Amino acid sequence: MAYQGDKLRKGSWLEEEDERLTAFATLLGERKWDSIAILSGLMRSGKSCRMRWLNYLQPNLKRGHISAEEEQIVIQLHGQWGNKWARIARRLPGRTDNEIKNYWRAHLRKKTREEGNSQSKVYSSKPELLYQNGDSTSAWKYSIRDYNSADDHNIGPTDFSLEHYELPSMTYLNSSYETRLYDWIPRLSNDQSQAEIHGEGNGLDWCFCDPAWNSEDCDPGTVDSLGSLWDMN
DNA sequence: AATTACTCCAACCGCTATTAC
DNA sequence: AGTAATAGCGGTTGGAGTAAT
Repeated sequence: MAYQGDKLRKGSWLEEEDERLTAFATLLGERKWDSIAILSGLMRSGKSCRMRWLNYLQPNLKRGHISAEEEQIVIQLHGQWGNKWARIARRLPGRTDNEIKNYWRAHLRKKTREEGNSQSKVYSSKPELLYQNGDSTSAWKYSIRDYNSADDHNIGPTDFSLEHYELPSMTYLNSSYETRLYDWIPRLSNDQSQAEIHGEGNGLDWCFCDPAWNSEDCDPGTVDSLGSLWDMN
């Protein structure tokens, strides 16, 4: 392995190291981190380089505080999936799994415990999900009551209410949201047709998905109307 | 002003999954 | 098919900064 006999650096990264890693990652691509570590001359492990890039250096990362909207999403998805930080992070553009994990430990775990000392209490905050209609001009607000099951599909007909809403500015596929999404997923910028609208049944359920996502990541219920989530500023 | 307690977050570690050969 | 290398994930730790005493 690399650096036989040499000592690998650990701990905080210096600005110069960041610059060098950025240059090499940009040049060589975000793969083969051991090679990047060697070629860059950084006395770091490939793993350390990858971690630094993913959590701090890569473009399109949001910096700054988690917004209230993002917090709600984290609470909702954590209740649904548990400590699946990477999976949750995929629903929060610009946020890393590490960031969400830290935020949960620092803020939300305590908060949710205080609120009821159980996950069901989190669910009982009655999450409201928005489902866009087929005509893109309206949606159904899906308010869940007694949401104790981790499985959406177990919610019976009497467990939720549907309210119809007009959507003056919620047309995802023709809005600034689209611009932000394409910023975030460069691949989609090149070929928008690759983006998939996953619909089912009566057309109320939909999901704007990256084709690279697997089926479990495509969950119509967790795409909501919170446009500010896509605000990278 | 000094010390202690606490919070937050970057970074590391160990393990598993995936990919390449 | 088997093995090694690499990538990904989640848990944990250490240290810097801040608040409380």
